[in-house]
Amino acid sequence: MARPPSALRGHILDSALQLFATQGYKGASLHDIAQVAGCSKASLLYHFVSKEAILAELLTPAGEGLAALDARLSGLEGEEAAEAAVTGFVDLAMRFRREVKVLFQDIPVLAGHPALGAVPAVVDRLMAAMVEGSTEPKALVTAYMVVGAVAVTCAADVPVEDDDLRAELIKGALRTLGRQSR
Amino acid sequence: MARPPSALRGHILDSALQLFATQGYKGASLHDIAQVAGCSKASLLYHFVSKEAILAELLTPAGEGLAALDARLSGLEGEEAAEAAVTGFVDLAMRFRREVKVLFQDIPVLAGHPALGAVPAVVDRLMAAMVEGSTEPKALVTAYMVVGAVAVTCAADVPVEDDDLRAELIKGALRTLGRQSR
DNA sequence: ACAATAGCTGTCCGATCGGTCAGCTCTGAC
DNA sequence: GTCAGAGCTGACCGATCGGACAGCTATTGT
Repeated sequence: MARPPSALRGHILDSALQLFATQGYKGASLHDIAQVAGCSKASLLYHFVSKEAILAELLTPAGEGLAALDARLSGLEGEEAAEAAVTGFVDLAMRFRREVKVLFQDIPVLAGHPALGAVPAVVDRLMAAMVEGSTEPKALVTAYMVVGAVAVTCAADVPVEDDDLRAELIKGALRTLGRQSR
Repeated sequence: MARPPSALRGHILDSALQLFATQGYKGASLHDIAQVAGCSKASLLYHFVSKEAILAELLTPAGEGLAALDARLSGLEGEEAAEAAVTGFVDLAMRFRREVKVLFQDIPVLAGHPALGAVPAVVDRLMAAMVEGSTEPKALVTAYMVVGAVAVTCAADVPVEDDDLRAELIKGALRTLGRQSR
């Protein structure tokens, strides 16, 4: 039969993401991943140098998306920055729902990854953009709330259509920040 | 020297909670816990029948607190129920911040526990109380947001005094739900 | 003085973990 | 036809996991 460059590699990533999201990084063994992917454990380590490498490659797109959002925000100020931060973060979390689920499950494992090392700083700047305008120090709490609300709701299996979920998240987030949505 | 009924047992629980919150349940080995507690691994299994038993005992108070909140809410309706749900949940999350952190790290491990089996149903009723009054189906999303916002913010290390954090959480949560705090 | 017992530990165990390696199979180039 | 190499695997490895168990120590009741 024909031999494509390797369809298995993609299946491995899919299987790993699914298992990491449901069982956590430590909870999903290479054996489990191989079983779901329909190949041998040794095959995983042929395509990836280690288990951590699978995780890193899995989370890289989300990390890049976050970095891109950060860059996009750097040119904005005030009301405009806050709104862009909210909508941008909601869109990002919607796009990477399963990745967000993984992030929650094994935070310490992810802290040291080169692909994700910048995440905390970027999230800090995201929150700063959200509270842009309000000078009171306690506004930081509402920014935490928005990040948590969006992340958890996206990671959860809310019985709502994606478009409705997105709209509701943005509306709710802006309301949390004390801003009325346009 | 004097022999109190067992001060070590408490130290073990403290150490385990600390490690579970930072490393996750699977990430914290019995060896690690024993090291932090300053005793042998075998000693852990003298005081507790298994590693899972430590986790169960650790999370039981939080589970009971949630059940108590559920009972307290059952007699309320409308605006009163919504406000009580928000303040009650915020207080609960503030009281059990480290436990919430653990919850996020290894959700699948906790799902089957007898001490916590009722948690999903209780949280569902909590969210129902929060959206009490608003009939639109999408209000469920905002309830998810509030739960996520409060949980994540409590679990995080926000540089804000506890009293201020509590007040800000309640205010933000009510604003998220579209209600103005009194 | 002497059992009895609670508290605690060193040591061992089978299972499972992530990872290595020699080698098999099949394809495409020549 | 044959050779090189990509894709994949079974078998194996040391480390570590949660847990079992016999036994040590020191207090307590009598």
